[in-house]
Amino acid sequence: MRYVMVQIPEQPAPSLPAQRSVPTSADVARAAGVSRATVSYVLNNTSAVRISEPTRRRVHQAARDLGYVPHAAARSLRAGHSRMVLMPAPTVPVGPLYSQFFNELQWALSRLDYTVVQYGSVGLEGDEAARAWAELRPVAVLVPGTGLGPQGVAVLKRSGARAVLTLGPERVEGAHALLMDHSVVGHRAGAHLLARGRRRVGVLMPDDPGLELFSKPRLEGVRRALHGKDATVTEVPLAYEEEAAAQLAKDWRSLGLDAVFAYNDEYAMLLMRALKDEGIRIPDDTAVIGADDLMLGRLLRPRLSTVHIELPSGQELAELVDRAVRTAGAVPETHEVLGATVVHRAST
Amino acid sequence: MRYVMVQIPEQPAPSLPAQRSVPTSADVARAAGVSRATVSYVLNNTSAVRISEPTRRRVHQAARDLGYVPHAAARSLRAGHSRMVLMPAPTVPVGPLYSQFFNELQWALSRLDYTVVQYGSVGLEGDEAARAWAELRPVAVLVPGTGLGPQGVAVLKRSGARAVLTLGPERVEGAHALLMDHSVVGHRAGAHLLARGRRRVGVLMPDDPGLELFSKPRLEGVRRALHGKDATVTEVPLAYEEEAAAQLAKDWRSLGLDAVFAYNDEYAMLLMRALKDEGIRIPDDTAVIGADDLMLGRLLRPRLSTVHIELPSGQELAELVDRAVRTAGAVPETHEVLGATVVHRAST
DNA sequence: TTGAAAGCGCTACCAA
DNA sequence: TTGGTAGCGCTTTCAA
Repeated sequence: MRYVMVQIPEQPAPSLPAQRSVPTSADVARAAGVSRATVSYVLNNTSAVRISEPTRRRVHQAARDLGYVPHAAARSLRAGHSRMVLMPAPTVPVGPLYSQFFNELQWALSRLDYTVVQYGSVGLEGDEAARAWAELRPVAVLVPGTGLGPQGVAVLKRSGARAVLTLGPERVEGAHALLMDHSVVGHRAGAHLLARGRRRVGVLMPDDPGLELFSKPRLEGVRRALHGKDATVTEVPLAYEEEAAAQLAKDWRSLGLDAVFAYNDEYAMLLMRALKDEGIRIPDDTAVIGADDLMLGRLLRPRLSTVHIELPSGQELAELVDRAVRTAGAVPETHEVLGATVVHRAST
Repeated sequence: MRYVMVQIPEQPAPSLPAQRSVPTSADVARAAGVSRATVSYVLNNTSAVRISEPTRRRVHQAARDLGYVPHAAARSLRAGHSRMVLMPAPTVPVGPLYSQFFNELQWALSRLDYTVVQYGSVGLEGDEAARAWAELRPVAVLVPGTGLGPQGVAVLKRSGARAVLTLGPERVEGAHALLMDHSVVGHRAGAHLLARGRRRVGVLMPDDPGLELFSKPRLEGVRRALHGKDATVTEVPLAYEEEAAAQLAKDWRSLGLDAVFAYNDEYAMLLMRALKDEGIRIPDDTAVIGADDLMLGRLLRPRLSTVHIELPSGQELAELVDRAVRTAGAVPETHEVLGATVVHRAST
């Protein structure tokens, strides 16, 4: 209870022409001396109707004078549909790779005449969130991560969404799936370490619970790569802090590892620094491989081997969304959209 | 003219219970055997009206059975206002600091019962963009960066936005300003280098034109700090690439600099690596200071001095937005929201 | 070439 | 306690 609600009487701005209320198409019609229908025809360039040039001019002039801006909600209410693609904001901290990908996607979708809206649904759980999204009546919903179940998909579809796509680790009944199987990242790393002759492999597990979405599958991938190969996989938890890394490095030799997959390049850097300070040689004593192929990996010494991750281009994804919208009702497709390749440098 | 619009006949999904069309409150009313008004009362818990418990139950049951989700656009059309806070997506690549800040803000605003929508307005210019935002009739608009002019502010206000806030380097007429003056970052860095006895200061200027928004003010801040101090400031352009840095390092001695403000920690890392490879000692030959206070700065050797940047908490900012909304019409406020302090480590 | 009017889904006023 | 209904701003027949 921090504020008291006070009704402020509308001050007519002395400089602006009396902005009593928001101008509507009716106001424009009145000002131009025509009907609302005509206003609509003119402003939307309706090709089915021919409006005389003088009238057009009067309407445009009036609209400009009044500062008229159409009301999107009213329009789509009337139309019965919108061109909004809703994308719930991811709840996990997300790196530069994803940000760039998202930006690209936005570009590509607006080129296809969609409006991209990122909706902050923090604090909503599962189907609750789906309901909130459905209230906006988007034509398509693109959901990153987990958190949308079959129920949620059904809610969205029943509320008119023509396409629901998930961007995550697994398929969801009824939705198109852009499968991002992070286990392949771990698998590539594991296979690489194996090929380099390593047998006792550690896997760094970030403490941040939000990252489990990625770290667990990556771990699983490493396990899969080493399964039946006379090699061991050891989970090594690590918080993203200097002291935690230093402590880990102190205990490092006792772990008896000859290689480590460091979750990503940033964790790799953290670990490498700590290991070096402890006098552990890389890659002789312990090989280190990261993931994400960030610039910083090239700047480390030894240069960091890493797993390069390839996401789909925004362009491709936008086309996929568009196709899904236009063929609504078709059987949901599944696409494997995460590519991973090892970039071998000096640390392994 | 890329696609032909084709009307796809609605395929009745064989598995789902005949989802002919999206259920409305009228459908719920019919199913429950009550009026639309009653449905509205029940589902909104309208306190001014008392509805009998059996009726409530019937309405809720019907709503659930039909999978009814209210139509946000219709609701706010009727209400004459929304609780949407619109935030255009920043067009420049943005670091982890900002992402976290944005997330926090989202949280805080939804706690105040606002709906935060990030709108991808890529490809729209100035007032054009403002018009697009205005179509959504947000109650508040929070615009990062430049790109909104007084005209745009006027458009937004005239279309009903009760608060327009900018988050950038300068005030805009009519809008509340959350001033992020990046020149203080440069100023702190410059003053620090000066205090450490450096006089020939280079300033790294990223090649990315999207970053000019930050790099120019930072440069200007350094200049201001060194003005009249018998010191020189040299602009040093650098692309974020290894080879560019290597080339720069080769020419480094000829620049005759004894210190450099590296724009941010990442550029600092890039440069430090190149300088070290060239045998230039840090800080003896050249002192290096970054900005952003990222973890990686602590991991470099020598540890990187940096300018820690303090952004307002999402909580504070959310309260500011809320206050602005509720006192719409009041004279716009200006807040200086960017704090900067030097973190002195070993590289200077 | 233009206008009148219906109606998209919803809520709130006024009656019953 | 419940229902009828007007009307938010817009587009789109159908008439004139």
